[in-house]
Amino acid sequence: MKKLKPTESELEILQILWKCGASSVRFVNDELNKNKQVGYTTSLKIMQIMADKNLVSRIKDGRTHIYSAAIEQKDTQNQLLKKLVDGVFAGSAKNLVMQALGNHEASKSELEEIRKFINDLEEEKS
Amino acid sequence: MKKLKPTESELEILQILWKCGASSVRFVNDELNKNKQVGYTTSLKIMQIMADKNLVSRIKDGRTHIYSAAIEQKDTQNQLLKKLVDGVFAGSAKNLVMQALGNHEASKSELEEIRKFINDLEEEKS
DNA sequence: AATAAAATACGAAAATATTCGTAATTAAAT
DNA sequence: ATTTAATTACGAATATTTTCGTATTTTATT
Repeated sequence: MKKLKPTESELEILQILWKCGASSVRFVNDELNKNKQVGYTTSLKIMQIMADKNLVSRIKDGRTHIYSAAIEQKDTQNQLLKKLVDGVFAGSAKNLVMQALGNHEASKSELEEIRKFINDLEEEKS
Repeated sequence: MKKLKPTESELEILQILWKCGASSVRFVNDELNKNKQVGYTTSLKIMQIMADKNLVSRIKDGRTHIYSAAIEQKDTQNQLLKKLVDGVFAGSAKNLVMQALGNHEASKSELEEIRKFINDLEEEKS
């Protein structure tokens, strides 16, 4: 009954459930197919496996199962973030942050937000 | 001759090569065994596969092969960072950065560094 | 030169992840 | 009620990754 770490495909499905909320296999499969081609039964199977692993829960609505994410997006983000920081950035969150920002992936207003956030953090620490 | 994305185990080995420089299988295997138990031929095999994939290069020194990382740490960091941002943070580097700072609690001096870095970036963009 | 030690090569088993065909079930439409 | 359509269940094929045993090769030791 332990919650295992999601695989790549499972993560794609979790993304959809986090973004769109509880969904049917049909809906999830349609969403997936916006990006890549994947068969209905393939999505179904993965979601069934996820239910076994307790990554999702499901309820019946008529003949259809409605799936919900059973792990928190923030928790998963943290888990993967930590893995990346430790495994690839030598344990330094600063390295990761500066690399991420250096890649011009943030707009001016986003940078502003982050700057404020950091100012607040520094405030806390003084 | 294309350079493929490293697997989990391959990444562990790259980490060692990036940190310690060109190394023998023996050395890499010893390093790996500081964290987990793994057989010599297992490490050898993975490094041979990595050579096939051109993730590493190697030269002969006597009977021993000396392996070097053939992909840049920064490039790999960026690749994985991008994957994480897109796959788990809905494409928002800002989300990732704020989450990373919120949890991994950078030190005050690190925060200061990052704040300055951001100020510079904002400067650039104005 | 014979033996021992250390390294690589090879292949295959085991574990994990992905994909999908087909059958069975359920609900809706006629 | 029968047929049709949609869904789930099941099992297997495929692919990928990890692991390691055994054989071969190479170097060092005696």
